[in-house]
Amino acid sequence: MPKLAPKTQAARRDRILDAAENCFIRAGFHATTMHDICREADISPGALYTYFVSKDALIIGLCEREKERFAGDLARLASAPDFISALQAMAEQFCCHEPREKLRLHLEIAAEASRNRTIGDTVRNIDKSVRSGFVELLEKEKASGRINPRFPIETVVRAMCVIGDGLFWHRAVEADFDPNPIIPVMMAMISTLLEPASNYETNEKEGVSRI
Amino acid sequence: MPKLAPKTQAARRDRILDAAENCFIRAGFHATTMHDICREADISPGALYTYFVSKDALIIGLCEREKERFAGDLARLASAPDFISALQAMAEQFCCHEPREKLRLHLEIAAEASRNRTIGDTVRNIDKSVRSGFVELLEKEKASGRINPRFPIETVVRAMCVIGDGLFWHRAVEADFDPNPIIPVMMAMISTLLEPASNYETNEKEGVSRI
Amino acid sequence: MPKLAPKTQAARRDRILDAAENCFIRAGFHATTMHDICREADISPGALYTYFVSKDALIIGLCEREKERFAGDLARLASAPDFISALQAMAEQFCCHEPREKLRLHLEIAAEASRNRTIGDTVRNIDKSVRSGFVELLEKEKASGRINPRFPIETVVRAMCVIGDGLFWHRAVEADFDPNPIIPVMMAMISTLLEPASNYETNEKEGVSRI
Amino acid sequence: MPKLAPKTQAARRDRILDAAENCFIRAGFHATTMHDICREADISPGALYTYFVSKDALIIGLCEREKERFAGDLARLASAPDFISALQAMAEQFCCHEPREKLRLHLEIAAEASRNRTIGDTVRNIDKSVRSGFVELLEKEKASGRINPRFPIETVVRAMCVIGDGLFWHRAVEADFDPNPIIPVMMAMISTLLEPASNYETNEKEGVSRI
DNA sequence: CATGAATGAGCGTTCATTCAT
DNA sequence: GATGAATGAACGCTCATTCAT
Repeated sequence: MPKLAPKTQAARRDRILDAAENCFIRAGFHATTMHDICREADISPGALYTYFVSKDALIIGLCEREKERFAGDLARLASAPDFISALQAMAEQFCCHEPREKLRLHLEIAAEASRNRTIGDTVRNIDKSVRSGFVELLEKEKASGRINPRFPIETVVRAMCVIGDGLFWHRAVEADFDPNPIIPVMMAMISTLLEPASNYETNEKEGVSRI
Repeated sequence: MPKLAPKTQAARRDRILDAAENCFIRAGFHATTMHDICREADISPGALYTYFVSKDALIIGLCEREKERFAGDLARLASAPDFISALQAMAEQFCCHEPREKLRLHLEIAAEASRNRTIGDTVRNIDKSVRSGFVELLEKEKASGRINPRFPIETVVRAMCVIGDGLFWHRAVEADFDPNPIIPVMMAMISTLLEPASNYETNEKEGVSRI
Repeated sequence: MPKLAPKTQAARRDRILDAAENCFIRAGFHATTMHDICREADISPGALYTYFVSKDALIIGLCEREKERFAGDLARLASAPDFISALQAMAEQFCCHEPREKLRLHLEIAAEASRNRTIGDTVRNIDKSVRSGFVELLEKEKASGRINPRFPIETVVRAMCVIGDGLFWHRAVEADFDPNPIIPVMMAMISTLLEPASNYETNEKEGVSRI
Repeated sequence: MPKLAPKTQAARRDRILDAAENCFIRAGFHATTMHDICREADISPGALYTYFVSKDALIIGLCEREKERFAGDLARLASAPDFISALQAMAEQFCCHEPREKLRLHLEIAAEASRNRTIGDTVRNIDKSVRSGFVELLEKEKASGRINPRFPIETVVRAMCVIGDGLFWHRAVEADFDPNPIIPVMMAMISTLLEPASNYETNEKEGVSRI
């Protein structure tokens, strides 16, 4: 049999990843079986195993796909006219509008990453690249004088990620946790770190403290 | 064998909990079997099941033991002469000195709590009581004029917990993540929210507490 | 400790038997645990085992108690003025009014008796004594000319028991099986075998065929 | 391993059913383990579970196979020239020549059916279809004037089944119970109910069919 | 390349019974 | 005599993975 067209292969791979994501989101990583995924992807176990060598490989695939998608978000953030507003919009998107089911999976993957070497490496790698993206961005903002961070940018970015993941955690664990009242607090804290120049005065008067 | 002295019984329960904690920390909740725990605690499966009705019950037991231990920490915090320093010390204790293995378990339990009804209820209940403790504390500080929070105390406390859990997350996932550089950032942010009176002026000059 | 008064002992034994019967009737022999019985009898496992050496011994005890109770029924039947009517009344009592739950246990014990040597011996022994009782009775009836069986009495009695157990079986398996329409058929058949003299003519004209 | 030919699959299923039957007959339903059956069928537990979802499903499969086999017997009975003789032959076959081991299983299944919803439904369904077969048969016999039942046919059929199951019971419980002396009694009773026309007169003289 | 039946170690849990106290 | 904590073999069943077809 001739090799499948790369396009077909990629499509199939993606279909499996979709199926896995649906199942993991629905029932959790440990509770979904490979057969669940096969059923959802309408594929046989044997076929699945030619695309992903193990259950862990599915998580890794999922993570990497997410990473690519996030790169787009970051690019959009980079080209936004008002950085702080765009950041806030993005934060709200990620921390408030992301469905809880996805966050549960996020938390589950983090737990898995903290134990499993391979998954851990992937996740850490992605986290690192996300932070690099932010650092690069903030560095540019700083160079252009739009922000004036009072801590090393790496540290600030790390703090932002910590807050984001903490929010994920709380949303995942508490079904009825409403992040909205906290977002302004978080933004206030981040603004403190960033000291955005252009918005500084407006925020001082009406912006941040009004939030 | 007549009824065991409550003390003996509690000791046995504690030994099982220790064994479970060791196993969970070592291998994770899903990867450790009940037999592993039996071996570690040097008891038979039947004996284990007279103390804990299920594997889930072990996590719940672990959580509740942790809760009791935390109550002590909170009491100590309440009676500290310098609240902010004590808070910082406590934050450092929890976020920096807590062994990573324990944090991994913490993360894993959160992941489990986000899916499993019973564990979830326990964890949420504990989280709530932790927050209540903090709220009570901050309320007293506010009444005595030692802090002047610019957001509702409930929200501030939630933000503190979010930051704490976010730190747990990062420490759990990254073996070589050093939280030390972040702690001052976090404290700065929290100070911003709390506006501690005694530190206000000094911080004001150094700009830490300004937005 | 002095030996328990025989009365107390017998009472305790009976209480255990009651508990076992309740449990077995409620949930079946295989589904009830020794602890269920202990709970129902409000006794410890250790104590239970001084009265009955095993779970099987409980069934045996139950059977023997039932046997004694049945002896009474048989005595009443023996002294009834109209034998056939009394027989019918007894049949109705056993086959129609006995609660289905008890019949299920009866069936279950028979199944157990067909495999388990000890239980089997007990059950067969009881069955035999029941049949002996009937045979004796019919023999007397025959001697006094009140019945005129056309088959050996042993065989007739056996047929009666077969029919009775068959009725138990159907009642046990089908919750809504109504034995009432069948009872007359059964009585008609048994009358055929017994040819009761005194009732013969009346039955011929209006009795049995009218049923 | 692509889809197994339906024939192969059916054969495998049958082999498992054979194995289960052997084990159940040998040791009883509750005493045989799934591993026993796997060993007897020479397959792995996993393979067994692709054919039968549970231990209960094995009994149900056994029952349904028996039902199909019985359908054949009934067809043969329907086409017999002399109905009553054929019925007697069939009764003898079932009540006398069926090996006791099978009857024990029959009794055990009935006991199980009286407690277990799913098995109960299956057994009741089968019983019903068996009775329907007989009713249909007797209705035809009656229409052709070969029998003249004095009770509703449904009731007569039920009585026949009761007697049959009662006989199963006694054979199962008593290893040395000889059903042969009873068969004529049973046939006499059934003849009484059916009043077969052709045999009527001869029997009338011998008194067999009279009440 | 795809299929899906098969594997089999091992899971969480049970429960009749024992025996130190 | 009574207690009830403890035993531990064994249960029904699962599921990530393989490989003959």
